[in-house]
Amino acid sequence: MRQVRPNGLPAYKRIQGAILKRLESGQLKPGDAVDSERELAKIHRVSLMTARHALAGLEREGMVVRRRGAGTFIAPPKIHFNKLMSYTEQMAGRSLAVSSKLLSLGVIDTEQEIAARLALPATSPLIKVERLRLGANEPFAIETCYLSAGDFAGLTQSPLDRISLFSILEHDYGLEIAHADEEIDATTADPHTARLLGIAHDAPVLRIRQVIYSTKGKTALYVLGLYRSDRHTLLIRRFR
Amino acid sequence: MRQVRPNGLPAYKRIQGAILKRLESGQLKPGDAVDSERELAKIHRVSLMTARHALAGLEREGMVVRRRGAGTFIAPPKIHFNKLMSYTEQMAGRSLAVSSKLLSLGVIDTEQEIAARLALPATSPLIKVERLRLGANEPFAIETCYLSAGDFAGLTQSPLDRISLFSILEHDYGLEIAHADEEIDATTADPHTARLLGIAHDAPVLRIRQVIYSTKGKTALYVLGLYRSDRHTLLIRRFR
DNA sequence: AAGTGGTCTAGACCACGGC
DNA sequence: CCGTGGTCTAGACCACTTC
Repeated sequence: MRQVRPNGLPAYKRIQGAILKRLESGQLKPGDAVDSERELAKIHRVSLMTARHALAGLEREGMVVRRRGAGTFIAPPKIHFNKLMSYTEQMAGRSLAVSSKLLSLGVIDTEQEIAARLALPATSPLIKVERLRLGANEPFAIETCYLSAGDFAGLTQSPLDRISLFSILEHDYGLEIAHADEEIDATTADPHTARLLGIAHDAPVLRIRQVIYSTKGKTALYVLGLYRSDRHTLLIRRFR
Repeated sequence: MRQVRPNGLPAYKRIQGAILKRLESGQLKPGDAVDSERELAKIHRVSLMTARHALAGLEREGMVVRRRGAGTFIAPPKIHFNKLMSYTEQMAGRSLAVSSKLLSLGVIDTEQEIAARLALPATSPLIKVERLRLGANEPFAIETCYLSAGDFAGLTQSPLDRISLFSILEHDYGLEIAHADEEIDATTADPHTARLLGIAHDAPVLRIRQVIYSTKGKTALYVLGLYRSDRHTLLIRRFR
């Protein structure tokens, strides 16, 4: 028999989409049973293997749980551990009154070490964005981002004081972020940092250096973050 | 046709095992091509779908990379990000001369906060193990573990100064570790800590609080770690 | 006993990669 | 062009859970 693809999508993805849609619409809640393989096969007029493939994919993504002899069920709501989120996204999830203040924005070409971390030639021009992060009107972090000035030309004209840097990169520059490698340690606040964060000179701060990679495997961003450790802890889940 | 399972193993697992064996024996190296689906199907006398299933499983585990039109290849050696490892395991992977010194070992029942983190009644007796970690004969961390004295009776008699705590828990108590939730921040060394680590009073240290869960979902261990930040950085990979 | 997921067959066509 | 992985069919038997 010929394969027919009305939407241009493989059948198993159509089936996954149909289930996800029912989940998003609230028609399906965690714990609810999903149609069985055989039911899905009938409904979508595919073979059992194809229906299986659809459910197996959803299980791999953690959307459903399959129990032999019992059925397939919507998985409990995901806890997003170790997810890379922009500051704006993180705060949106906590309903905290937050804001961000642009400290500086410019192009530099003297930061050899940072160019190296971005896998760029030593004297490449870099855009440097320095921002103060505030929660409940109290500063709690300084984040300094470095990007290739060549790859993100025009970024210095963007309204970074109003719009999330991540969303500008994603929407205006088509950047797709894949993952970040982070190096975490503790240090003491230098006078400049201490003044901006409103903490004592030599107070401990959490330092996070991120190298952010695009889905194409390219280094896209280097971010240095300094966090008041009295207001900020990092939560991580690690697996055996 | 009847399914025949000489080893009691599903065919796709037998195929995976055969490939992994060739990998471990050094016969296959990263970048090498693996037998194609069709070859595997012939060799193991299974259908194409079954051979596919075997390769798909290996790909999901990150052992191989599949490239349409090209073939299936052994994946580059894994970098273990965000893996939960005992101190002993970590150091073994770096070939560093390391050791560990038992500072104290005893049973306490007054740590309400820690009992709470382990999801135990407030006055439960807890085993407390305090150890100094050294690398190249220089101290770099203090780790304090707390366990339920009831669940791990007899542990205080174990040779913790010689044998890894993790391996004792796994082998003698049948503990299977699943994951850990960690809370990371920066703080300053108190006098006791500073003296043991050989750093200045008020020097910044990285503080990691771990709650370790068993595969049965039980909280098994609470670990407080204080790390010299001049000798130790934490590496994390986070995903979008 | 009925229904579920887990494994498997023996084919098929398609889209893509490298030669 | 040929070989590769990607998708798919229309069945089948097994092991397990639920009732």
